[in-house]
Amino acid sequence: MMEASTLPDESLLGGLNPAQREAVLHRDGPLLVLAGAGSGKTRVLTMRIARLIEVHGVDPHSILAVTFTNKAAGEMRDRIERLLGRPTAGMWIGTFHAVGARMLRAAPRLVERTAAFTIYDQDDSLAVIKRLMERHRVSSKQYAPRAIQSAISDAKNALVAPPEYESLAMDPFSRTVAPIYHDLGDALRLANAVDFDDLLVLPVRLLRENPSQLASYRSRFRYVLVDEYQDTNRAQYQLVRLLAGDEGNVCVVGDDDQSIYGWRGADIRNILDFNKDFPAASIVRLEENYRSAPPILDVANAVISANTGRMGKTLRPTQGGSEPVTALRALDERDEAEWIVDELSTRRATKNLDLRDFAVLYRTNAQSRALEEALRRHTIQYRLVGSVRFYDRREIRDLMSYLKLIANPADDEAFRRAIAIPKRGLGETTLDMLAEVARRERVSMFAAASRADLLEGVRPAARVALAQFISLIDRFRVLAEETPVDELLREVFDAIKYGDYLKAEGPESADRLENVKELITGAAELVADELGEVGLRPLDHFLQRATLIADVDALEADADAVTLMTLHNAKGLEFPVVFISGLEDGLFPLARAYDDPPQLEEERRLFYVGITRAERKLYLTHAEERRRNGELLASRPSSFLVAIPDSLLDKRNTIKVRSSGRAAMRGPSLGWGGQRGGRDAMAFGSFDDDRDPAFPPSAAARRPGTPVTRVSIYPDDENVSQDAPVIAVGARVRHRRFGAGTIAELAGSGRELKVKVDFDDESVGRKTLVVAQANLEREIGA
DNA sequence: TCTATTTCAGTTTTT
DNA sequence: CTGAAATAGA
Repeated sequence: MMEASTLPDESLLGGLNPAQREAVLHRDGPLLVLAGAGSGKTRVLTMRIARLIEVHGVDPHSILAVTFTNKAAGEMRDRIERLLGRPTAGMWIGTFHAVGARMLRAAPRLVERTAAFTIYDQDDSLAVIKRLMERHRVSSKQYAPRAIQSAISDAKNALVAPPEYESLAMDPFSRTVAPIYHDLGDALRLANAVDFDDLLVLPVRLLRENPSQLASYRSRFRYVLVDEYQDTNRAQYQLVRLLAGDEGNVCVVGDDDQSIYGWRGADIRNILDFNKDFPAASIVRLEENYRSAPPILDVANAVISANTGRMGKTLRPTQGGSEPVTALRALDERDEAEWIVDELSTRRATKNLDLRDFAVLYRTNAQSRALEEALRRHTIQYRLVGSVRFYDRREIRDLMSYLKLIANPADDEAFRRAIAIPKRGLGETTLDMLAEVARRERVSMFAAASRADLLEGVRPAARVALAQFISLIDRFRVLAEETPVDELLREVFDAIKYGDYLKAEGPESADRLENVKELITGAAELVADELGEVGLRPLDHFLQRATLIADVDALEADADAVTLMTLHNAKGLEFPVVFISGLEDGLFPLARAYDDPPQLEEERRLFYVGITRAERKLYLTHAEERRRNGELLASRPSSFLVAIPDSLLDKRNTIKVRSSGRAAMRGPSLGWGGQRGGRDAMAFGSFDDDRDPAFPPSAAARRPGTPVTRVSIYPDDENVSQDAPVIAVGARVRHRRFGAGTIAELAGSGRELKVKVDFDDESVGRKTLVVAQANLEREIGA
């Protein structure tokens, strides 16, 4: 701050508090900014960069800024440019993945790729892993492909290379993973592809193995800034260290209380140990909160204080407002959704708010269903973040596979998808053969298919189809040299008659066609507003963007609609009114976090992140019963909710809860605990012991996550089909394999209901069957 | 080779 | 309940 008076320009410090000023004014050397939620860290980052350029004359070219999402990157660049009044050409700003991709594109040969390499998303790499499992005779029943994929991903993010992994692998699972991990590297290299993790791992390798590269990046990036530092993993951390050096001007901003990506390899120690890694580091704490009303911050502070191992921070309000945080109990997820939508509508009308001022957050994507239905019933516009990514839709992937193959003919995943759609009379047999030949010759499938000498074993008809496909792609490759991406897409669409293909599928093809149109428009717009990265063909640029785009990146700011998303996606965003739904034990926190304290603390941080998204009003809702995977589960309120002091909450019940007879016994209609005083902390947990005894024993009294026993395996009797069998001793049933028989015994109940059946066919005899699975039918004429 | 049907397993969060 | 995979049949 001493510096301030000596600086020529005070204008870029306007409105900052002392701590923010200190962070902005800090000039050289490592700096850690511990920024509590809503403490204006984006402001600090943008002002700091603007000042570096404007006041200190730093060339934008020597600045690297890493953000958590592409959207954040774009917004930051905009803000800086607005502060400066001119463009920031030359500054690198983007996510770790985008920055990594850029480094690789600049020197692809150092990692055995060409500049046109494809980025495999999770589905692509999962497909490769499945195939490798087959080759290594690992059954997907023995180990889930996803488990293997995530083991490999963990290893990569921890910078453990295959040889090291192999030498560390002691248990059967790791020993199975090791050779697959090893071969995955080969497969990706051969396909001229990298996966998500490679975008971090390969740049690290590149810098470590090539001192000249390292030197040139270090001298270029004199200032490195990293946002959301608490969510960096080993590879990202290493990348920062390599680029910054020991003494570098590295400024990291983060909040240990908001670390929510531990499952993705993020290591909270990166932020906790920053001053060990950089002993010269200055630390600035931002604790003044500019976002939320005091009652919201009280709840936030109360929640997070239960965590241990924090750097410790208490948010101090600067905003006014006294509306309490509302906690709501609903009957089930429909009741919960209905209440949320009602409350939202009322609030919008009375407080004169827009739909865009509301967000409903939840732990798992599956929870959006009930909310969407309720919103649709009330014809309220909403935008859903996540769930089905635009680029994951089948029709989009179909067309994208063509583009990928055109850009990078070595891309075997794209080859497989493109060649299968539309149908060309080329099936599994031909493709397996082709893959085998390609592997033997160490070339891509596309290359193998182009070589007549390798296709001896292929049927003549298939050979013709292959040749046609190859020449089609070759034609596009020529076309792609000159043609903008959107036009290329239209050409592909026409050439493969994709419209006809979709129409043949039936009535729902209209939506898909709509998406295709959107894809083409999007391609045109992208070309128009970004001239592409330097040295990158527009096509490669488009493909890279499509792969690295995050769900939240697609959130249009101007749409007037309620936002639905997971708590993870909400990070970094804010809304005047926030609902956090599904606060039930087993769901939030998830059941698997129960007996794992670090995981439970991460769940709690996630809750904290959610709470601190709210500016004016916060709702925390839970339901007594919830349908999960088609099963009705009894739930008790989240331990997180129970732990919040009663004095901080305004507790309510939905009408259905009140009228279901449960609240009647519990005294004052607003109280959940009923009996006043004293046991308030127990209120959530105790609601079943004062229930009318006429009601069946509370389902919630059971352990969370236990299914509610159903009388019948059929949800409602009216819908039972004619073919539904009577399940009772002596009843006649029919099984599609074993034929007709008579039920001899019953055992178990609900989904576990088993029957012993004496089949008429004596060679079959008596069998024990699980009713829910056996698909028994009523015997005809019985 | 392709389609239709059935079986079966899974289900946290995402760049 | 949903989506993928296995299987049977055309």
